[in-house]
Amino acid sequence: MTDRDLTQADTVRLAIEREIFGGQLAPGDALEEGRLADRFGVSRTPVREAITQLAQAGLITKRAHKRAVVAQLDPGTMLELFEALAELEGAAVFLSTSRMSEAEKRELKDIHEAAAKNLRSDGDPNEYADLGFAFHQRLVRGCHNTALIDTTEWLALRVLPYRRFQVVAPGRLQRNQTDHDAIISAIFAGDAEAAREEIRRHTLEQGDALMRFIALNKTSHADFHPNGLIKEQPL
Amino acid sequence: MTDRDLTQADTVRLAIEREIFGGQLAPGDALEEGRLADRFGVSRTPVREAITQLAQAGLITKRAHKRAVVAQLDPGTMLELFEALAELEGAAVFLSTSRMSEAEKRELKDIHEAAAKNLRSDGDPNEYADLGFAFHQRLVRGCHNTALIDTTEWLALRVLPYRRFQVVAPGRLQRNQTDHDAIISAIFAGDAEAAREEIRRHTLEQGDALMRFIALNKTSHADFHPNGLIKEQPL
DNA sequence: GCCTAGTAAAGTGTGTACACTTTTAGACAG
DNA sequence: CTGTCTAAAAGTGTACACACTTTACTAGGC
Repeated sequence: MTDRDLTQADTVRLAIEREIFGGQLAPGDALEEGRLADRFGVSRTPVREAITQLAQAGLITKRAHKRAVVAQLDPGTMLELFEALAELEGAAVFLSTSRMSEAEKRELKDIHEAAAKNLRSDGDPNEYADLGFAFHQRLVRGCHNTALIDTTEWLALRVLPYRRFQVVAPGRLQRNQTDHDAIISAIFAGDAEAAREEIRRHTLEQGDALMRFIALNKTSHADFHPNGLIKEQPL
Repeated sequence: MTDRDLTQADTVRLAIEREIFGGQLAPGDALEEGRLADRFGVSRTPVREAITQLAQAGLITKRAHKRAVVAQLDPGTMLELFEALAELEGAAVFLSTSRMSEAEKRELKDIHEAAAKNLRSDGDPNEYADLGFAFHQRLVRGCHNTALIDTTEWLALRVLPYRRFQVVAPGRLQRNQTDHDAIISAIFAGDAEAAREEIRRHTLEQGDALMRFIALNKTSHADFHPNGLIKEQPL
C-alpha cells in the first residue's frame, strides 16, 4: 500500500485523516460520499475507496447501506484500547532497552530534558505535549521492529482523535514528567523489565484520565476550558 | 465494518481470504481485478474494494498502477512479525493468567490434554496442528481485551498463509508439547511473568523454525514432502 | 546475437449512470 | 396529539466506460 505517486483516493484519505486528527471532523460525525466528492472536486469512486481504507484502519465505522461515521469510542472500548496500547508500548520498550543505540538514547534524553525545562519555566503546554508525543515515539521506535512499531502506532492512532483533550490538571504534568524520569532511568540502567512496568503503568494512567474526562464531557466536542483545567491540544 | 448483510465486496473479500489461507492463492501470486470479477460474476468495483480492504489488512500488497499481489514475506520481515507476535501473545497471556475463568482454564487444559493424547497415540498431525491453533487462541482470548485480541490475531493472520508449511521434524512436536506444558503450569500457578516468558520463547522458536524453512524452500509453494519431514497443513 | 526504442496489449484509476436500500416527511387513522 | 403507513428524497452499492499507466512484444540498430 506504499504508493510513490499519490492517487486521488490517497489524497482524499490523507485529507480526511488530517481533518479527523485536527478536529474539524469529530467522532460521531457522518461522512457522506457525495458531499466529500464535491468538496474535494473528485468523483465518488476515490472518496469511497478512501473511506474503505479509513474504515479498515479503525478510524471510521462503516456499515452496509449506512453512512460512514467517524469512529466513536465508548469509555469501555477506550479503556481496552489504552490497556492494549500500554501492553504494546511495554513490549516495545522491553526490547528498546537493549536495542537502542547510544545516539538514540541521547536523543531520548534530550527530548526528556527539553520537556523538563519547559515544565520548570512554565512554558507552552502544547509544546510540552508535543515533546511527550515525541518521547513515546522514540521509545517505541527504539525496538527496531517494524511490525511492532507499526502495530503500536496504529493502535495509538485510534485514540489520537481524543488526544485533543489534554488534561492539564495541576500536578498532572509533573507526574507525567516523573513517570518519564523513571522510564529513562530504567533504560539507562539496562533494566528492561522495570522499563516495561514503568511505561505500562504510565500509559494506563494516561488513558484512565482521558477516558474519565471523555465520559464526563460526552456532550460536546467543541473547545472546552472549564476552570482552565482543560485545554485543547492540536495535533 | 461489521456488516449484518454481506455486500458483494464482502463476499469477494471473504472468498479471496479463504483462497489465501487455503493455499489456492500463494504468496507472490498476482491478483488481477478483471479476472477475479469474471470469476466471481461481479463487476470490477466490488473486487477492487475487496482488494483495498485486504491490502489494508496486510494480506496483500498494492502499489499504484501495479497489480495487487498476495503479500510475500522475506525472512527478515517474517522474523520481525514473529517477534512482534511473540510480544503480543506474551502481553495477552500475562493478562490472561489473572483473568481467565475457571471454565476457560479447564477448556485450555482439555485442549492441551487432547493434544498430548494425539501425540502419544501417534495421531493425525493435522489434528495436532488444529489443537495447537486452538490452544494459542484460547490463551490469547483469555485476556478479555478485544483490542488486544484483535490486534494479536490480526498479526497472526499475516503469517497464516505460511503456516501451511508445518515443520514436523522428529522431536519438534514433542518440544511444542513441552512448551505448552510449561505455559499451562505457569498459568495454573498464577505466575503471569513466567507465563509471558514461556509463550514468548515458544512463539519466537516457532517462527524461527518456520522462517528458516521458508528461506530454504523459497523456490516453490507447491506441496512439499522432502523425506517426510514436511507436511502440508490445510487451514 | 543482444540491446534499445517504439508500439500494442493489458491493467489500473476514475467518472458516470442506475438499481436498491435507508431515511425522511407528510397524510391519515385512532 | 400521537402513532403508523406510504411515498418521495437521499445515499449507498454496483456496473460500465474510458483515460492513463505499465507491461509485453516486436522490429530495428549496433
